[in-house]
Amino acid sequence: MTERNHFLIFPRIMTPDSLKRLREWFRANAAELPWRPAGLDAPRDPYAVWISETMLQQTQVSTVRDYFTRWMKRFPDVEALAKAEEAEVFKYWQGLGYYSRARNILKTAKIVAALRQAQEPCKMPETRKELEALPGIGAYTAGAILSLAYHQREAILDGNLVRIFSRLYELDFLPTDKGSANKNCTEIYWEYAREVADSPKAYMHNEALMELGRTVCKTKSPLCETCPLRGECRAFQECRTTEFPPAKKRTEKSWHGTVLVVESADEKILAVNGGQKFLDKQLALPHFESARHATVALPAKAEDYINADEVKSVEYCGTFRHSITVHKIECDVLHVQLLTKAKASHLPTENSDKPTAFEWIEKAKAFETFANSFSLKALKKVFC
DNA sequence: AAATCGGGGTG
DNA sequence: CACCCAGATTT
Repeated sequence: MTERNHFLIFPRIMTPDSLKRLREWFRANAAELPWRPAGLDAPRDPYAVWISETMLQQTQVSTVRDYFTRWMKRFPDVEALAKAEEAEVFKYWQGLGYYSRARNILKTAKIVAALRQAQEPCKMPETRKELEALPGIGAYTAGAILSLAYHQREAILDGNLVRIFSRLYELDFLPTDKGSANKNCTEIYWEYAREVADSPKAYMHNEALMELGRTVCKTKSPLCETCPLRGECRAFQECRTTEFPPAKKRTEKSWHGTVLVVESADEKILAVNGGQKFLDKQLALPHFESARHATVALPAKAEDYINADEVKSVEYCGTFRHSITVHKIECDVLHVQLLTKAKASHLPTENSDKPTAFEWIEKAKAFETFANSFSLKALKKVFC
């Protein structure tokens, strides 16, 4: 048995013929999207490709649409973005989630801007190696920039292509599964992706497959009767589309905690950046794990954030639910009012094992300062 | 290889 | 409420 046997058993499906039908389907059905303004054959702006593809990670097209348009208006190119403050970048990202993506985008913009030659505009790198070395750019995004913007014969592999390949070839495993025989599961999928990209029309094949996966080869109730590839799709022919790709198992975790809305005598709110269970590395309200219904007294853990002898009052303001990936969070909200004005002495000294920054925010500006809905929900419990 | 990271939309 | 969605990074 060789590592090639997979391809010997399964004959080639993405033939020049089927790829041609894919392209014709795409020309006839391509949606109008803000990141494909100049026709399907025009090379894209690499910066726009980078931003849109990053926004589209784990976020649906319909949601990204408006975010992308707003973003490009404020940060039209790498240079404009590189000069921005992280807080403002977060505001333009607010609601998309996965804030590390926004942080990495800014990091990469600064790196690319620093590479700029004198008098020349900033330009995204043009090789896979250079792109993948940048923060937030992995194999998928690098392939998207290289093919869609530079029209190189580079492959991409995202959830849409995985679903299509799994059904076309009845692949009963996911790229993330453990390797079998001599072949890594990821590599099998990438080989199919490279086959499709081995063409001067790679840019269109890649985008057409993503569009096909989004609008036709959907996870639930795929529209096989309109699919240009139904003639060679094994899962369709055997009426087994619902079996592919195999479902991935995920473990859910429930977590109960307390979030503090600490208000100083001069009406400022304590915010923390770093060292927390959730929303690490971004400005959020202080929170910690606690038992249910344990909010009658101020938990000892809260002394990490405030000095107990400066507390004027502690009020329980309710409980809210919030989901962060697999975590189902239930969080009690405490409104802690202090006798003293905001000052550095309120900050902890020896409790933090991770780098932690603290900030006092004007109460009136609190709602526009936090970029995550976890903190916003807690504020709402107290002030709304 | 597995865990982690958010929020909005949909049925 | 459960599930889905154009992945990357860390452990």
